[in-house]
Amino acid sequence: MSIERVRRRRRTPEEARLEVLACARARLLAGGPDSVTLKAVADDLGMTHANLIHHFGSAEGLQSALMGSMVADLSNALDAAIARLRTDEGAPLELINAVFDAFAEGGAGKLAAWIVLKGDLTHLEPVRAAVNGLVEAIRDKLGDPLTTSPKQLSSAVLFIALSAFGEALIGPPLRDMLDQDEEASRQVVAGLLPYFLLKAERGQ
Amino acid sequence: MSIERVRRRRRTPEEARLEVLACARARLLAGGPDSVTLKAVADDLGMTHANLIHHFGSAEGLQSALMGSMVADLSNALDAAIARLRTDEGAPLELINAVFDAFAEGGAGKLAAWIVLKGDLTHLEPVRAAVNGLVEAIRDKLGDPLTTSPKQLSSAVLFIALSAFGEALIGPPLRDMLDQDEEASRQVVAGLLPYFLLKAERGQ
DNA sequence: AGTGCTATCTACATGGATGTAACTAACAAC
DNA sequence: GTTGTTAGTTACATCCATGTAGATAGCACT
Repeated sequence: MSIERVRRRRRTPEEARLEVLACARARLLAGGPDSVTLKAVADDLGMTHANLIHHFGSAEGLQSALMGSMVADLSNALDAAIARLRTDEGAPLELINAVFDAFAEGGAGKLAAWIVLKGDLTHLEPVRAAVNGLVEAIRDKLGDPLTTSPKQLSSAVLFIALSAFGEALIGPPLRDMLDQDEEASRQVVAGLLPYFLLKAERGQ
Repeated sequence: MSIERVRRRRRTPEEARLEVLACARARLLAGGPDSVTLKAVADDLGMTHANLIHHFGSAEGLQSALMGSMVADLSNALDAAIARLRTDEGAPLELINAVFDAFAEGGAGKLAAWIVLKGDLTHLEPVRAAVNGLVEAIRDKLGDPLTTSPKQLSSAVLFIALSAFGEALIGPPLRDMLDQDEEASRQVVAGLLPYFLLKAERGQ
């Protein structure tokens, strides 16, 4: 019998980056930042850690690329939610669901947790545009120009985003403590949104 | 000149644990989990890493003790906020401020981020009692038995806690994106709370 | 087939974090 | 003082993640 040497698989650089980032993301979400190691990711994909360094330059390069990729996905998801809101007949609950979904899908909670713990807030920068797009979309769709000020609109988005981040980060255990089901967070936020936009008090 | 050998400082085990945990917490908040290392903490305190192992058993033991300490501080702060609410004339804004302060003081945002990323959700267990105490306090102080159901009360606390966690985790950069000042988050929540408690819709 | 590029591998080097064993010295109790 | 306990030290061992250098092989193109 001949010595069956394992045949190498040669990917294009794009293929390699995509596979690696997908695997790294899965590891991050499942086991935290410490589990996304050059060796661990490489083993998952059947390659060597040296190859990851070849593609990403360094371990830090991989982490940075992963953050960038996940942040991009998050802001794309938010943009998609905004687009849906602009075209469809967007009831408030629709909007809230879209935003919460955007946060839940790509693991935005753990992503934000990771970024904050690392201290690299610059990686969040792409979210800024998406968040401000959300402000404008709500203004155009839901806001009554006579009763809602720009400041109110942006604080409404602040409120939605805080809740969505909170839910993505720690929603499950917190809802368990309070005996609330999986839909509770978004229902609460959706229920409060109209009250918020209608409220026209002293310009806080 | 005599060789001035550095005189050892001998602490009681309690003193040592307190000093070490304070230092470890500072490192966690400033530099993230990777910066709370046996050697780093020991160097900060002028001792050796072997001594930390003597007191905490292992690196993991130190981390676990740190989590426990921070979670205890958080639930104590929540308990204090509840006590204040029960005695004082607790306007909603007072309550919200107390809760947000409780989350802000001990670095609850980064604590939660760390716990979630590590996956050790059991460490959050002491928070359960504090959170449920908050539900009862709100019921006794603010809830109208005729219009607010128990489910509503606990979802109100869910809403407050989600926002407070969100603010503690990612409030500063998010408020910066939306051009909102430091008080915005708690003002939004405080402003919405009355609407929430008064609302008596189909039992969601 | 032959050739060039480079994705991928092998093998090794390095540093840092953790852990262990034995010793040293501060402090309390007698 | 003497002594016992143990906080604290020194010195070493080990493991693992990262990084480097050179060799190998898949694939596109001629």
